[in-house]
Amino acid sequence: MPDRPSTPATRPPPRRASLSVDVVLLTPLGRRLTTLLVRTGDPRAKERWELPWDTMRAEETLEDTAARLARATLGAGPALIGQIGAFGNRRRHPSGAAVSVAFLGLVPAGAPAPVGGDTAWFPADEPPGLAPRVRAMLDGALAAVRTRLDREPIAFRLLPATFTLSQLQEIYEILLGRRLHKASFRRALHAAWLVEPTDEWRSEGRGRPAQLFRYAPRKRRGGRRGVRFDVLGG
Amino acid sequence: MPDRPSTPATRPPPRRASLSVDVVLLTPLGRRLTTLLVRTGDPRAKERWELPWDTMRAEETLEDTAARLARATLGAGPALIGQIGAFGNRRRHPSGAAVSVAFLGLVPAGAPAPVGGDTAWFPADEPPGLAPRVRAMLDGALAAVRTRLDREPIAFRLLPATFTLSQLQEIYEILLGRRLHKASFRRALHAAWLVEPTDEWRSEGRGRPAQLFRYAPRKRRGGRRGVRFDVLGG
DNA sequence: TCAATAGTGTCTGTTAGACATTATGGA
DNA sequence: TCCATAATGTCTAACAGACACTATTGA
Repeated sequence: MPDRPSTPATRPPPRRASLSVDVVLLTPLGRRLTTLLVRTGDPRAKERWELPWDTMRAEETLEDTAARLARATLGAGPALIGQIGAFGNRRRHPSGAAVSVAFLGLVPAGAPAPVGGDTAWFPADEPPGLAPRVRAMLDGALAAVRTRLDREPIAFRLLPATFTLSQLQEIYEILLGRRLHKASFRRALHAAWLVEPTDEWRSEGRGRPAQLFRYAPRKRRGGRRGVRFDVLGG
Repeated sequence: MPDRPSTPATRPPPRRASLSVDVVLLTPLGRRLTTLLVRTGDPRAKERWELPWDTMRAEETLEDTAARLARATLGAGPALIGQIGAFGNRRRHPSGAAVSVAFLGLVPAGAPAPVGGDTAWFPADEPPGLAPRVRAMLDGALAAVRTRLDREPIAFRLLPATFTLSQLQEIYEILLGRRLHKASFRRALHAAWLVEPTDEWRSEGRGRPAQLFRYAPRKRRGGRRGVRFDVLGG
């Protein structure tokens, strides 16, 4: 599928725009979440990075623009999870846009690294120099991932098609930022009918090989329980 | 504080704009959530309604614009809860804007009704004729309220400063769309240390008078429990 | 007095968290 | 063999949901 000649990685110096669309692409690497950043085209700023962004084209929706951006950046389109929000504070954006709309995309671990000279994955919680609004969009994406984690099956979008339960638990631990109890994790997973075992096993290093599972949601769990005033005091 | 002469209720016919800011104001009325709508200025459309909206002014942030809109619409500023998101699909908006950013504001029950001839509260789940994008923003606001209900103390923003526990439970039931168990609700509320009793009592109709409480969060609940894969299969 | 609503005590099934144990491979 | 990891069984404290009961007012 032919795309425009100028990819985000080699975009020309900043132009004026009233509204930009930015995508935050996340993938796990080791025990960290990493995000894809592009070196700023502006030669005046040294070692300045930004999110892949573009402006809307005629007849395009916001989602169209974000999907096109993700495709142009990573080749095959990653799973676009949704919109983070609009960022229109006084913090600057490389495009000069008054307002930027950020989207979140999740890339499975082990996907082909698209790293050219101007594109690289950085730890999402310790990004390099970013314009203030870009930093706000990245932080918003991380918050959105954690918020939606217990409501949508987004952890599975960060894993390959088959995975071990330890891998799945590690993803949850990365996203939640805390360790989970193995037995409880597997018990809750079993009760939710979200995965099914394959007949493959994988041996990594020393210990006993782990069975591979695939994401296969069967049904939603029975009745809701009552109101939990969990973090409500925040 | 002087405001612009043309309030949203009497705004001139639609002008072209590239980006609009809309506010969804919600308040409980009876056992329903209601939203504030403004009659469309466009004389061609008969009985067409829209959300209060405006465009950003120079040096204004998105939040500034939303707060100004809420103030101009309701007098004293209601509690603006946050942004719903950007809506830039092909669905039309009264402003003709390519993209609209929606904000959510919660108005305590019993607040002065600002109803002029061109402004009225409508049941949020059965609005009158709305442009498609406006309908999408309203639906997004309702979804956001339910999503954030167990994470943020938004139920209290729909109540006056003092309230009975039955009122509070009714708000939760309206927002969740289901009935709650009285004893469990109060037990969870007590454990969360979110309200404190006043020494006032209120008698409404027949039964025993109810004690009035006020919102007074003390601390957050102790340890989190593990992962709950609640609605995760969705 | 009855009806209606507020508020509380207690029982039970479920579950999160902890601990222990077995299983299975590599060094 | 020892060690590391996978996977599972069991116990306990906490909690949601249900029921029953008392308390207090107006009709």
